Amino acid sequence: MTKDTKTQPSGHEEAPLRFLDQYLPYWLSQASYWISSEFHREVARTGLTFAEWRVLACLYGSSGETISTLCRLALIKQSTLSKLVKRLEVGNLTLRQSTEGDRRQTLVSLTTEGQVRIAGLVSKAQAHQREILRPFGEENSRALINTLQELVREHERSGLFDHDSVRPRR
Amino acid sequence: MTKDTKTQPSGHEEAPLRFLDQYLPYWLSQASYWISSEFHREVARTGLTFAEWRVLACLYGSSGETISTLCRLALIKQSTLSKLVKRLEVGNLTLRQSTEGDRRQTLVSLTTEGQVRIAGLVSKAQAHQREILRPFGEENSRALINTLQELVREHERSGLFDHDSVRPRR
DNA sequence: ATTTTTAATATGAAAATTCATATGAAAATT
DNA sequence: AATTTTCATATGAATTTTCATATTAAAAAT
Repeated sequence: MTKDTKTQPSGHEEAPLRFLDQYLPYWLSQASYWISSEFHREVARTGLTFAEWRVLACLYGSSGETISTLCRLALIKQSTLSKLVKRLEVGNLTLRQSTEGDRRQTLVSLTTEGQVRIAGLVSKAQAHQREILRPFGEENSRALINTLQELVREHERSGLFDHDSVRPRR
Repeated sequence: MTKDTKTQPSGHEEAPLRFLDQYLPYWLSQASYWISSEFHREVARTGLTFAEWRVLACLYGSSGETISTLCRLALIKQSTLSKLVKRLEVGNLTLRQSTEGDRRQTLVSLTTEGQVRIAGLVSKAQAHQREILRPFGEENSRALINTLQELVREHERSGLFDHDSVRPRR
């Protein structure tokens, strides 16, 4: 933060070059955070929380998703999501049905009101993305998204979703 | 424009190309999430939470950071961070002093125990990153990090940190 | 066909986060 | 030099998230 725009360790400078400055996960979360933050304001204007927006966005254009699929898409833990969906349902934005095939599953989908409510935001989200990517040009933008997709494909599998196997402290 | 790289459909056929599939913030959060998830397990093994790891990593190699700087670095809200730091302090991992210059500020730094505790994880984090980036090669890896840094530089400013100006619902 | 194991979701109690605001200190204004 | 405004951090109450586990159903094993 204190140093100029240089990114290359270029040799033996004085600049302490923190561990973080070259740490990919750090920059991924920073980029993710700041980009989302901007849109966060747009979302808040509609009276939705950001997590709610995410879930609704995942349902947009879908005829219904199970709770566990939504967990992966929206990166929300199952127990959290169950409660969030309940709130959405109370607000009449989503609908809950069980599937025919597997009656353990819950299929969540948008109500008409939910669709209306979210459609405008989706357009704004797309416009926002065009705005963000404009300085990078078509080519680089595609490259960025592709790289991210590759990263995810590579690692999605290895990281089991809920960190259930991980023992927390105490 | 060939999309041989097309992503996993969520379960349905005819791949209707969901909004999400081309949405940069979605892929940023997915990439950030899965990459971090892997390391999450490593962190949990040491008895630290992920947020604690982040804060400690930010302090690593630093002689002390203010609460508000840590907020930006670790992407944690101020009130949350104040409490988290208190917990770290109780666990004797960090130290709290006030600065000479500005007595409003709190300078947080690692205790010796904290340094020891975090040093191993930092090495592992770096190894993990090399692992992640290996398939992409030097060139692409640098490009990715550079792009992310540019994104952040571009947007960090516009998104005020705490979403204080944003009115939540109800 | 039972029994056992695994899977999907829900839920209560505990923990962490968030909002709103308080406190104390520096900066700016008068 | 008071006074007002802004800034950095802390904190209580309310909300949300998490962990642990319950519940119900499918799948696998016996």
